[in-house]
Amino acid sequence: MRIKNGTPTLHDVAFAANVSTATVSRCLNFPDKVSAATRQKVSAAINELGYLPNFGAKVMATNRTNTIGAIIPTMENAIFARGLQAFQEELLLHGFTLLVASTSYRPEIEQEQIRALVARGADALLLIGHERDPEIYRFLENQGVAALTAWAYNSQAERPSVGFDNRAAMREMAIKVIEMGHRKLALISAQRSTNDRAQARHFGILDAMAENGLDPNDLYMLETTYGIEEGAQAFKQVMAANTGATAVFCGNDVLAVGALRSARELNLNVPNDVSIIGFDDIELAQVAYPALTTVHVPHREMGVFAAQALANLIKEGIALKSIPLKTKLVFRDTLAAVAP
Amino acid sequence: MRIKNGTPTLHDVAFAANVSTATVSRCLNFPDKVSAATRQKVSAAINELGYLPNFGAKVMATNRTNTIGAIIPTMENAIFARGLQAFQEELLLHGFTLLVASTSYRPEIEQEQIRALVARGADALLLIGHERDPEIYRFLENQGVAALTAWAYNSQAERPSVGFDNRAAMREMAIKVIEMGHRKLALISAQRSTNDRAQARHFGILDAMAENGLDPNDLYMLETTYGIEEGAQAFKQVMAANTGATAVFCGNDVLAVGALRSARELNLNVPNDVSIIGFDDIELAQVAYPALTTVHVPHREMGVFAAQALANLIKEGIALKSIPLKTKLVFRDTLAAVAP
DNA sequence: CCTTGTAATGTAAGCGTTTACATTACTAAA
DNA sequence: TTTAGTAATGTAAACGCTTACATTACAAGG
Repeated sequence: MRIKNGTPTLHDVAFAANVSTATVSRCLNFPDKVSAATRQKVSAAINELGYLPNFGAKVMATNRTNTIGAIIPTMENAIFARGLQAFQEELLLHGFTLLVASTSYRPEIEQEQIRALVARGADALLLIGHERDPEIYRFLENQGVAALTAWAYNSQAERPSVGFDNRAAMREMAIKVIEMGHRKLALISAQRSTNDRAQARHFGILDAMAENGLDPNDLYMLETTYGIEEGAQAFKQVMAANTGATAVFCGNDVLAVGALRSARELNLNVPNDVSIIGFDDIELAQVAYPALTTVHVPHREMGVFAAQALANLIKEGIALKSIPLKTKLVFRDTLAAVAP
Repeated sequence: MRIKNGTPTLHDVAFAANVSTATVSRCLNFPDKVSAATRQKVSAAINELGYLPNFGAKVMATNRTNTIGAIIPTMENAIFARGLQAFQEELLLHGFTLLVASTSYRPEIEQEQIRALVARGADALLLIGHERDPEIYRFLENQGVAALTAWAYNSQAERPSVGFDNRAAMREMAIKVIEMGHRKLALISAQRSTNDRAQARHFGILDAMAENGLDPNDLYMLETTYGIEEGAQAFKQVMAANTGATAVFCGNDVLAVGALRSARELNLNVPNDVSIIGFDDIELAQVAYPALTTVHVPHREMGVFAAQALANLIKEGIALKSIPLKTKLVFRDTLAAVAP
């Protein structure tokens, strides 16, 4: 047995076990195509040498990395962290590893990252939201890399997605709010230009207003970036605008929690003076005081389904198809009927 | 120009640009080693063909994936999500991509994941906490994969880490608490057996007690798993034990927020009836009501430094060295002096 | 015009797997 | 004992890059 300096290769194992490289490879990949005796010899050799298949060579030969990429706005947002965690766990069950990139909600960066992950050999991609340059979809198609969209679902979308209908969910909540007597509504929205979920939620409120005899133009809307502080600022602006709003919708729970803080600072009683409504139902929502009324989104489920769909596509060739998920209104303590 | 069916290769580009493959490769990797004219021809060919370097081939030839793996307990814990986000952003700046795996705080799973990420070609690894089977360190050494530890730092540790001294930080907080007149202390700790950070925090309190004339054996300690609900349950147990504790330390903010909720349910006034102290200073801490007194940990900084250290190691060969970070006590509204 | 040194480019040998195809070893039926 | 068929194994050709080394082109100095 000769002395080698580098890490052992398939060759070394084959030599040590006195079989061919093909047999070793089969031992590793199709154990039942090999006799018990050789399997035994080979695994002994593998253990003795501490052999680990070379990743690059394997990728080159199979043209597969068993790696799936996810590109999300940011992990600091609990809704993505939670979904991604579930996604990763499920991926693991199917033998895939997760490659992560983030965009800070910037479309140009997303493009870059899509290219980067494809260049890194991602077998498929998980993307957030539908809206993006068609060119990038063409690119993905050319490269033969499948992409699944999550955190959004709409029946018209031509591309497969696993998610929920942001518009319908917000509409449902808004209807409840209007039913409770609120006539003057406000919305603190996330940036809509780069975020189709934010757009959809906005439209959801507009839908509800129109359907219930309110003029959609009366919605006082204000856009801001993601953050508690930002929500707090925005809420102060809303109040300063003196629109008489009795219910303030927030594009997400984080903004809502900021609004809640501002309300306290302004000595406004929530929900008696003003109702505040969130979206997402992250941990923050139940911890906030008063506990936040919001729309529950099944983030973990979304991650799990997305992982399954992608794994099935890659391993079994089962085509992706859209999976609509249900949201649920959760009424806690920040929404009350308007005083008669 | 012949017709090809598959994706274009370096060869095709070379052929189209009428140069050798070596030149194309140089164009891509060392543009300044090539004349402007050829660079120009080559990039024209690349664009026309829509060429993208083959990942596997590149890995095989260079023995590098430009990928760094991180193995954390879970992204659902905001402290890891935030640090990981920063880690990823900084990695991107240095041209690396992030591979993520999680362990749910289970050491066996961590071992598996370490092997999995190495098998996936991670150039280096980010790990949480020091404590693990020495065998796995030997494995990493054999494979030539560097590992950096984060979220923990202690001067005795023989392996490089970027993080803070959990023990010293908790000790500092406990000293303050004792100075405020608290004599009966309790701790709701995370599972210590698999978590050296939890152990260290526990010891920190013990240190402070011993130094201030309290008997460390008097600390009423209780272990639980991660979660708001778990913290809530534990707090009830602490109160039911009737130890007369006036200050309840919690291993992390999430547990503390649960404790806070229980206190409210038990009609206990925080901080007048009982003080509650968290650790980490995640978003939850400021949103909780009353706002949580806690130990601020520079999670993002940790991620950034870790990424820099690893990038420097891989690209420049600069050896890893430990980077101790500072924590800061943040006094909000859940800690008060004990009534005389 | 020749020489020499440097810059630009080309040639071809790996890198370590997988896998189609070829070969050999067995088993069971004739 | 032969034969056909199947199971187990072997041979060697990709896979698409990088890079050491060889070659050529060109500029400047003599």
